[in-house]
Amino acid sequence: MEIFLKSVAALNDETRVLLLRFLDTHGEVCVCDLQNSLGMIQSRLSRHLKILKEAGFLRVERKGTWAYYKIRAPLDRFRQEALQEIRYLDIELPPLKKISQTGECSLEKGVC
Amino acid sequence: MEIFLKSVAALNDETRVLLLRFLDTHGEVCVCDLQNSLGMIQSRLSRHLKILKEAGFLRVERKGTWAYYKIRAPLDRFRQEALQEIRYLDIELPPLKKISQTGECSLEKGVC
DNA sequence: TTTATATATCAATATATGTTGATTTAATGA
DNA sequence: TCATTAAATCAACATATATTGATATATAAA
Repeated sequence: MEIFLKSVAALNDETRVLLLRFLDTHGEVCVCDLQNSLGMIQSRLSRHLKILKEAGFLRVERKGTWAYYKIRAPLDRFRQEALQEIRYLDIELPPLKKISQTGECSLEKGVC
Repeated sequence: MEIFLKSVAALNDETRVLLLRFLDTHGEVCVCDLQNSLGMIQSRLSRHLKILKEAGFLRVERKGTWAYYKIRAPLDRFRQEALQEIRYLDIELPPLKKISQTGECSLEKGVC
């Protein structure tokens, strides 16, 4: 019951559904790129990413100071079905704006 | 997004998961029998049954003063998968205590 | 070691949701 | 019509969850 409810609770938020869809579309993305692409503040993203990770939907890989999140593979049947459902949703998906690893701009400077 | 979140929100509660499992196991059950079987007060059941119904999981059929609830059929793919997941859960399921239609006892008298 | 940057966590607040008891609505039968 | 019973809804309260800004942690570079 606990694990099932944890998965369901993780899905029960518009922000997290958007995050799943975004990561499903763009693959591995770091938090700062999510900030830049989705226009959300860092603490908000960090919270939701943690919830999705602990519910078994996401994986993190650290590269230096960056934390790259992606959809966990393989997903179990129910989570896979949920993800499929999310693929069908009519969501206005913002484009990915990569600022990491380019060195051309930064969050601090606000340039990109 | 709205419809998906409504389904997910409906699943995001231990009481409602138990109700789905109970109705999946016992078929059509009226509110008073749910009260008696699950030891829940009527307003609580009514609230959760309404949420499950409006999320597309349940159907009601009225017979006189009784309201019989059952799992809606057919369910769409995602809801079907959710139900299947709920079937796997290790839940202590109380037995069905039918007081409706027998006339032998009533909620008021508290006998059964 | 100091500084800068990315991310995680915390504290305060606002909003949403669940529970309960009381009231209302609806159907049945005397 | 009046009384009875089942179910739905409402009001008050408690609990959970989301958002934000501030702070802490960690890595990398000067």
